[in-house]
Amino acid sequence: MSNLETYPRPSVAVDLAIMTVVDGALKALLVERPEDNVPGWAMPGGFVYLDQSLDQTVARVLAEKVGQPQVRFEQLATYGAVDRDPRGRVISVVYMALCPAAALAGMPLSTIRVAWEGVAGGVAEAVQNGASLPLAFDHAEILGDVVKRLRGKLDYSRIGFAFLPQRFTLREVQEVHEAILGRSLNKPPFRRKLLDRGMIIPTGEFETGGAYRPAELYTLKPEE
Amino acid sequence: MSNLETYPRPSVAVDLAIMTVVDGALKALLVERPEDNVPGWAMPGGFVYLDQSLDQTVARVLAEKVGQPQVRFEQLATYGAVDRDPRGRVISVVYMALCPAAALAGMPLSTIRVAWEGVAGGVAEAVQNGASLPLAFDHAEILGDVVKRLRGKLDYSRIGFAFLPQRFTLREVQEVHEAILGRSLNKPPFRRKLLDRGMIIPTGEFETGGAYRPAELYTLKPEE
DNA sequence: TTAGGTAATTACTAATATGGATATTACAGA
DNA sequence: TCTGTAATATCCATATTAGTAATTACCTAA
Repeated sequence: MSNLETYPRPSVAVDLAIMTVVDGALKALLVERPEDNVPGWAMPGGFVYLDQSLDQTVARVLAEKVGQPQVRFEQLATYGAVDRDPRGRVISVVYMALCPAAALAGMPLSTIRVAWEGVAGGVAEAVQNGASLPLAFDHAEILGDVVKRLRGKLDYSRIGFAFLPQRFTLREVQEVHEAILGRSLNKPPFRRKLLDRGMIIPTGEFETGGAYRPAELYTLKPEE
Repeated sequence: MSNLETYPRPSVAVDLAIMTVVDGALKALLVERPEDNVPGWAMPGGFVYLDQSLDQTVARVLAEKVGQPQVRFEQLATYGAVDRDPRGRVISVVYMALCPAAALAGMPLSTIRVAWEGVAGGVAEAVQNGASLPLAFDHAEILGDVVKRLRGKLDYSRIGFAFLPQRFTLREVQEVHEAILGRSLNKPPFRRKLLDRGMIIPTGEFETGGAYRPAELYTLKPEE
């Protein structure tokens, strides 16, 4: 706890696992790295400045790189292997940012949004148009941890609703859960559990435009 | 992702929430801070060196300050408010180290082991001989988060067994759970759930020295 | 207008898990 | 040998859950 001034310090970065569910699949927003000696696709990130907290850094990165400062986020974990970045010692505090697919639609990104698939073995893999893309740094491992965390928190927290718009149908909730868990669920028990939990309230309105019987729209009950 | 060399960096520290259960109470090992402008009691910690990973730093701090490098630990979260340390910008990666009370018995610490109590309101409070002691930095908030995490993981992970010696009785397991949850549990259902889970195996041996009927000793089944 | 198709919603039943009380067993010490 | 205490086993009522089947509602197209 001494030498606070002269201590040789690692760099500290914030990396964002910006997750969404599109067409029943869990996906991560990745950016292609600039031309340096670390090729591949990576989560967007930025360094922590001396006068900004971690949360402020996350908001800054969201605004700078994604143009979406409003997304809700929560901390996942911190990764600090000595050689995880070949350019120098970087400790990354990783946050998950969860948002509905629509929120990323008009994204002013020059980089490409890349689907992520493949939970098998706990290792993530970036995929674009069916072709496998390499992930930079330890980001494959990190995305594997993201999925583990999402699965673990799915049925006791309101984390799943972060992927949905303000008003949603029960089917949409189930689609999100199935995408995260990677398996199909039975409809009646799922609906019952969801409604019994008391986290959502019916709006009395119904979806429109569908070809068949419209489902009722629900909203998330505000937190106490 | 530029200026890896010249970037003005925060300090990075590892702080340890060394938790144990003694006499049915959850306690944290705290050290009294040296005389500087941050008074109070704090979790032991140390800075992250350029050539050591986070895990290696934890092992180093455990060896240096506690003399117990063998304790199992896991990451809790990272705290990075700008003003959390008045001496300068410090980002703390906090780890939980869970150990049986016996492991801390012969501890070569010049500092004092302090009981921690008071989950009420989610704010921790250091207590010694019934007198309240102030916690330094944001360590009260962090210890509150530790308890939340322990409670959350208690019944789907093997985290509770980290507080017990290799061979233990079912009653000891229940005591640990009650200490962490802060409430008493019914014995028969607790035993059933524990045994049905298949995480522990009976040794066929029994405790000795007790005044009454001896309980069977169990061990934790090794992880697959 | 009306029949057909599909998905939303409800109703029902069997299986399982849970909580809690009660009884039985085993040991130490008087 | 008796007594006290805690470990262990037994039991039952209740709550929860999974799954199947039936019903309802809307859109489409003839």
